[in-house]
Amino acid sequence: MSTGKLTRKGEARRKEILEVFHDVLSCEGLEGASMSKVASRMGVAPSLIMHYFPSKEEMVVALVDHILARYEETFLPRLRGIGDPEERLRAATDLLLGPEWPGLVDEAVFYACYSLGFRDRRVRESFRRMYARLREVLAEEIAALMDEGAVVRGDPWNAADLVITLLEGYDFYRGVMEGEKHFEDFGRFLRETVLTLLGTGGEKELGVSPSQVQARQVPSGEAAASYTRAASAEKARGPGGGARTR
Amino acid sequence: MSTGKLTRKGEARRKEILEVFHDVLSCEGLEGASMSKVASRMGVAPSLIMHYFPSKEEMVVALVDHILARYEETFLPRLRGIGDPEERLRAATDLLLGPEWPGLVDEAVFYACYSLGFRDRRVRESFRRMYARLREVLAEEIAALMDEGAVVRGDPWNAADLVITLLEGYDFYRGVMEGEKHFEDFGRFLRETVLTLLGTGGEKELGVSPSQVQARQVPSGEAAASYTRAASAEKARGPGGGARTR
DNA sequence: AGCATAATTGAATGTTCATTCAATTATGCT
DNA sequence: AGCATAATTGAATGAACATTCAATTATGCT
Repeated sequence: MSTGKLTRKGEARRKEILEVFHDVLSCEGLEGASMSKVASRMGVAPSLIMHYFPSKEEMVVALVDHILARYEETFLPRLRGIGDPEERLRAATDLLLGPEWPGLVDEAVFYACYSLGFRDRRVRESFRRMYARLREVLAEEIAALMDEGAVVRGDPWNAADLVITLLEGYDFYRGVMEGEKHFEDFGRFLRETVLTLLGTGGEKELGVSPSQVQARQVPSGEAAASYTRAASAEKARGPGGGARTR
Repeated sequence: MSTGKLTRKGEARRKEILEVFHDVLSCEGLEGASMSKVASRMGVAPSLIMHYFPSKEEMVVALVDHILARYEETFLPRLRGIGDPEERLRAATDLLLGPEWPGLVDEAVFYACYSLGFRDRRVRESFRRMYARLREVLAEEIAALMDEGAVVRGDPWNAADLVITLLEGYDFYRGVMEGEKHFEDFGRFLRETVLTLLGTGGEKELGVSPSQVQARQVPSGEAAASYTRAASAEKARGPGGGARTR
């Protein structure tokens, strides 16, 4: 985009530089990561790095787009094949809250980039755009569920925001609690909770980690408490009517 | 703790240094914050900084404890005066998700410190300890509610983890979406949602942002869908029976 | 008042950094 | 084959950095 002529070799170099920079950033953080270290780790002259990225800021901005794209390139295609809206939403939340997601991008790198967003306008806007797109997709999915089964009610935008909040809170919390035994339990609990909240959770009850369920009676009628399952309809308008966000 | 003899003046200097460092960190990030800048901003010799903090790492570790303590010093006393467990839990979530919380510590500083936790053992453990304590308090509150009204059911530990997840996800999401009109709506929605989830939400329904509620019928019986309000009891054991966490 | 100790200075060290520039080598196009 | 252009080198620059040390000033205690 911003770079001049690049041959195939040049494109590969550019990508290689970003990947090495990713590694250095993972090990040393924003404070310790430098173009010199990238160069020396690659065994090339520092000036070569600057041939591809005119400044350190350009490099980190490019890295942000690179890692955020990785999320989207994983998320969107995963839903394409699925026809049933309920299954699609379940696949989405399973992916976002599952074991694969945190492995997509190094956590240290992700949060270093996120924290940079408070100082760098372009970084901030890259993040904002990505979450706006994710929000759009999620709201669309939830709205599709509403149109079909009338299982979900309420504002799909709020529901989408809630899913994003749970996703990011869970990732954040993992950074703190990973390795603690209780955190795994909570992961299972959360994956079920979000499904039940969205009305695709089947018969399960909320509030109890599956690992703790033992021979319990499910009250017949409205077992799964869920904001997705109630009377008032008011058919909240779904998304898709253009860019309401930006 | 780790510092030698400090006079009152010395203590004040130490605190002043941490506060200036906080400001520099907020403006320049971990990459740009240096002991030299702290010194020059204070108009003192760089060696004076090193008299109080023998290395940059000591300084940032001290800052982390400083800002994390700010959260706890705000949170804990706020609950002390309140006798009713239901009111206490509401006060807790109102504080954690309300407008005051994000103003306690600069977001840029907070996330810079958090991201440092991926590389620095002591930083990581400070965070872990703080969240473990918050988790303990929240679970205790929720368990107290269970013992009293039997409104809440399920595992209080999972519920506490869920509140923390929502709290941190919300803060993270604010960093991305602050300023967007929809984010304010979502904030109101989330504050009501968490209360309803925990069973202290009164008559409100879930799923619709309050700003969108307009003359709607609340079905009499079990209006508020909530995992806190259902049949099976199974009196999950509350916390307080020692350090189950660490 | 005087002494121990803490607070503070100021200068110096060597390192690493981003960035520059001109020169050289490799590559692709016609 | 040859020429334009891209890829790469290597050396050099100056700034900012964390850290050191010895010397000086302020403070508090008895």
